[in-house]
Amino acid sequence: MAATYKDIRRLTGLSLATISKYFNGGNVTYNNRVLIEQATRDLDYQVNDVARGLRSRRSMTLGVVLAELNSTFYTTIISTMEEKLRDAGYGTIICDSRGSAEAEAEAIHFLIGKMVDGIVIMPVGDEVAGLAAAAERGVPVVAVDRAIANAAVDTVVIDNRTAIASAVDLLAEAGHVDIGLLAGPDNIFTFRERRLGFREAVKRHTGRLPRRTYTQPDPVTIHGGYVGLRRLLALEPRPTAVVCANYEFTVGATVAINELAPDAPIPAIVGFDNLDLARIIRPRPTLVAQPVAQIAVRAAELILERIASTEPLEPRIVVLQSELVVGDPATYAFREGRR
Amino acid sequence: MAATYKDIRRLTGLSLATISKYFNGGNVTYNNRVLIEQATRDLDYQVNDVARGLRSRRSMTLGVVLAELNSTFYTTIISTMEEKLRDAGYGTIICDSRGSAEAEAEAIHFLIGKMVDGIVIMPVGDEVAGLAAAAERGVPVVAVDRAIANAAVDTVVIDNRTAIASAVDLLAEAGHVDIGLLAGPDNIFTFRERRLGFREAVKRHTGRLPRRTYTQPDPVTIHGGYVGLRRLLALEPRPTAVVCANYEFTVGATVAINELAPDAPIPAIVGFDNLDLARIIRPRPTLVAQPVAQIAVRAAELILERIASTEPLEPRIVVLQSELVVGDPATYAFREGRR
DNA sequence: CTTTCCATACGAAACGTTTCGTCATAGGAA
DNA sequence: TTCCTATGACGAAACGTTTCGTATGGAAAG
Repeated sequence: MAATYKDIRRLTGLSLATISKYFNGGNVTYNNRVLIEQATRDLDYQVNDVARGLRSRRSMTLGVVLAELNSTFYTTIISTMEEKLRDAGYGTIICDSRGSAEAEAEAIHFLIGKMVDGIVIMPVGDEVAGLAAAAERGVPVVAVDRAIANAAVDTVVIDNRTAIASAVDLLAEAGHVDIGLLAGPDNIFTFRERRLGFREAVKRHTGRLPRRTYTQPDPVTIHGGYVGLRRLLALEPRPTAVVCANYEFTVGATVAINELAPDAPIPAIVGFDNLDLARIIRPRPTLVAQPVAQIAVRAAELILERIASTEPLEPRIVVLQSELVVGDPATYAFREGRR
Repeated sequence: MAATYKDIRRLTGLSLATISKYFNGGNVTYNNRVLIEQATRDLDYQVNDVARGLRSRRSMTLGVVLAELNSTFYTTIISTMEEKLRDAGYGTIICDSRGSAEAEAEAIHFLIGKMVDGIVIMPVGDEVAGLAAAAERGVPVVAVDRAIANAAVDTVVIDNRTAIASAVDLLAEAGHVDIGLLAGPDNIFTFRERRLGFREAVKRHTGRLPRRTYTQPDPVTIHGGYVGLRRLLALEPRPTAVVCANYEFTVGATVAINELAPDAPIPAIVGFDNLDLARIIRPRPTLVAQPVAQIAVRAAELILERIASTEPLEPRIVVLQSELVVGDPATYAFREGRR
């Protein structure tokens, strides 16, 4: 059986209040300090965070709800964030919503029941159900990667339009005019923003918006990227370059390109995320790299600040910049005709 | 302020005991059931798991300690496991030990303080500190991927020797005799087992053990694999094939091969883990695929069973088989001389 | 030597549940 | 009608902390 304050009281003769004070960093005379420390060792005592949480109304636990645990982008964020949070004394409960808005709402409910002190969410869609309950109970929420339309919460996102624009810029400067886009549906924040950024950038370079057929949404899977790229290449005029608006599309497009007939012209490609890829694929791909570590750190900071703050703060929005990591020129060059 | 049983009592006139019974699935008359359900809706009531955990001594929370959150192999396991555990009503607190045995011990301590009902650990090394405290408190532990030498806990591992042997078999049948190995140090369970399996398999095929220089340990990083492969290729006789004993080595070796001079002979290669890779690399690589979903499911089952069981069980060891996913023959073929 | 003051220790009451032993009521058997 | 039993409701205590208001002891000040 685990020891409790009562056991320490038995060994030291001190009151529970004094023992509590000791374990919370309060001032205790040298004698008593030594006594308690000795008893703690003898009993192998460890504070019960559950009891502490009940009384103090702080569980020292945060919840993280993410759309897809099985994604390098998200896990890198979580890894960094978990480190920061644990340094601050917080445990991290993760819930994978697996891309389902329903599972997401359930996860939030679950976390509120667990009395988490805050929730970091990477939302499935624009609207997140269940946040009202969090607000009522004073549980702060931070949205990461995607903004939330139906709740006023702190937000950490990247500048998606500029990110995509940097890709288009590179391609346009290489001479491309017919540029396609692989992106998901517009009800997902990141894809909407990236599509907008794409359209703006193309217009800026060519004087007109990209053809509608060049920007059709695809299912957000590797296979979606695979099919999407093949669809783009079948169009007339055939795009000479394609921007992939996330990691799955980048992988899918790469697979499709790998399967092209040897004499088929290879479209230029700019991808998204996951620099590990860049290390093993030849020729080295060109990628939009998101500042994953920064995203994680800022999200952790926001939630911790909000927990610490007694008075209500205005919702804050942090926008971070991504970086275009330019790979082998062969991957973005403009080629006339066959290679 | 969050509502409590007392608020429900105020609205319904029922006793706390009855309300508790309702929320724990006990029998309550129809009238009272309706009353409580109405009050629950009106108050937006939700059970406080912290208070419940204190009294019932079950926090309905499990801890997961892993050596590296930033690794597809582990995150896939966690993703599947988290789903199973949440289905069973458990929350999952994750702690990333980042490959440090010290951080690992701290994480276990931390989780015990949080009164988790069980711990799933993917250990850093052969010995794990801090498990005694878990045992004393009756917190069950399941080791995944790597066995633990200094504690009798349930274990889920793959048959590492057979896994590597299947890779060696393929290479030997293709005509390779001088086969190198990229693996980590022997104080890590998986590498020790894989090196043993490698030696056995080579001996079986060639009648003698592989040269010592072919099996030197490397630092377990992508760079370690990169350097390791270059070291192997500089040996005399130069190996014509290399087995990579984990994902990092596979990536590092692939990078090194990508950088070989165009006229240099390319060694045959068999890698480990991460089938996503196989989809985007050409020629398609040959990989040892671990049954990640199965590992996760079995681990979840073991920990849940042990929590449920009242009497002490014997430690159980589950050994799962991996699968050799054969890629393009060019990746494992034996070539005489230059390509 | 008394008074004042500060620092530390203390007792008791929470926090929101579960659980144990007891009690009331309704229905069935005699 | 009486007695017995089963079912569900109840009150109170407990889980292991924190926290509030008060008590106490010794040093400093008078």
